[in-house]
Amino acid sequence: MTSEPLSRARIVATAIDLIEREGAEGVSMRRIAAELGVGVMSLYNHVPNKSALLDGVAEAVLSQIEFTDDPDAHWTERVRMQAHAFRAITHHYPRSTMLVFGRQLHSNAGLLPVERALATLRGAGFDGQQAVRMLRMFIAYIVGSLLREVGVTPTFAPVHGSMVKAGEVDPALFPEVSELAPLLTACDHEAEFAFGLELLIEAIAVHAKNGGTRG
Amino acid sequence: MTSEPLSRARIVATAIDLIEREGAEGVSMRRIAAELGVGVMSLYNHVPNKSALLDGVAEAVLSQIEFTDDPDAHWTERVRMQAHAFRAITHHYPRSTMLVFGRQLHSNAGLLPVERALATLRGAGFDGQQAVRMLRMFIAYIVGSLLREVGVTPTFAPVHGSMVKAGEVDPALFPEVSELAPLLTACDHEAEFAFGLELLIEAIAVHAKNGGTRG
DNA sequence: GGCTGGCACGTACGGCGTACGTACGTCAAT
DNA sequence: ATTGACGTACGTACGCCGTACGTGCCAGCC
Repeated sequence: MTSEPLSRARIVATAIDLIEREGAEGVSMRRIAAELGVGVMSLYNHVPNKSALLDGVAEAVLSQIEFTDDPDAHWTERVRMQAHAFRAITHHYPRSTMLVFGRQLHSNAGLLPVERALATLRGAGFDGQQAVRMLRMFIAYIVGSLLREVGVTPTFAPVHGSMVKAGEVDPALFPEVSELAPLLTACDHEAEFAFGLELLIEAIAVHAKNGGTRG
Repeated sequence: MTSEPLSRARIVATAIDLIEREGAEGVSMRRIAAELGVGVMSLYNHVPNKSALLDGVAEAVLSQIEFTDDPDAHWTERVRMQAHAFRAITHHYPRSTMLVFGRQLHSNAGLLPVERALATLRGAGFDGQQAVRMLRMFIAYIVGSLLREVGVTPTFAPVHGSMVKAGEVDPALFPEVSELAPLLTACDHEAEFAFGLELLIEAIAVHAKNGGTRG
């Protein structure tokens, strides 16, 4: 039946599929094996343990980021594109992404985005120290944003009411939250992401002019 | 022996203690019960299930943020202080914090920081929509930063080499990463956090002048 | 043909969350 | 004082989990 032979790649792919379909908590070696029509222990011929398998998931997700970098574009535009490319992959694999954020990488899979970003920033005139700082800041913002976007739907719950459900907050204790409840519950993720990104780019563009570039 | 009676608060406190000592993965109902010198099922008289217990942990951690707000200070200074207060708690409970970031709140425990921040921002002259956007951006940056800071030491490993261990990166494939490896591996978290925070504050201060405030 | 090495598989162990039944203390109504 | 209801602590048991270990099969090489 299962013509294709078992392999690490097939196992990882199945794991990703399972995670996206049923959530990170639902993934288990037994479930994956069943999905592949295979005995549980057969997996261990290709993967040392579950943790390594999840590392593989992270690696696979990260390596699928599609950069369409335009070397001729202004560096601000290139930063924008890289940020959105990163965001796109997390929307393609939302639940796997959460997993990626929760564990640190032990492979070089995450290095390509870093390389690209550093090259872009140094091309903008920042020195090494500055570029690294800027990169860290961008990553922090992007990861934080995506954590909110994706975390808001841990079970893909249609109602994302979170805690500030209308009328459930005491206006005496939390006047601002209470008043702004409609704005807090509604969120155009795309717009919010872009807003912060632009602010960040503006902010560092000032620094680029003030001494980052030398020409 | 255990004079004090079992209670939700005691269970949550023990869970936090356990998480900080042995990591989030090491926490289990059985371990908590053993820690308390109590049968496993006794816990269920005070907590409906493990997930709710972890919600309690998140709530407890969040509610321990110490705000020392100064109403007379400039709003930029107040934002700074709130951000650092948030950061402080995550350093006090690093492993529990990771847990907080990984699950969304179902209680009002996280509302006080939000209320404070919104009040500060609106005091700066931003309207509701703007304040909410700014807040979201700050939270994204702060959470992203702290995720990096804390995630770097999941086992409190003394070596935090991560992936860019010196000489382990191919300079031909990743020239920037390779060249900047020393800067990438070393990280003064405090300084990096402050750097990005200042940049963000500067950025929104410009917007405040441009139309946020009306006086 | 026989040997060797890799792969699929079954069994088994210890640990997990928790449903369920039980025993015991306290307190209210009788 | 007796009884009954109730809350709490506890033990047992079930169905999951990750995975150590041993067994059998089959391909490729001598």
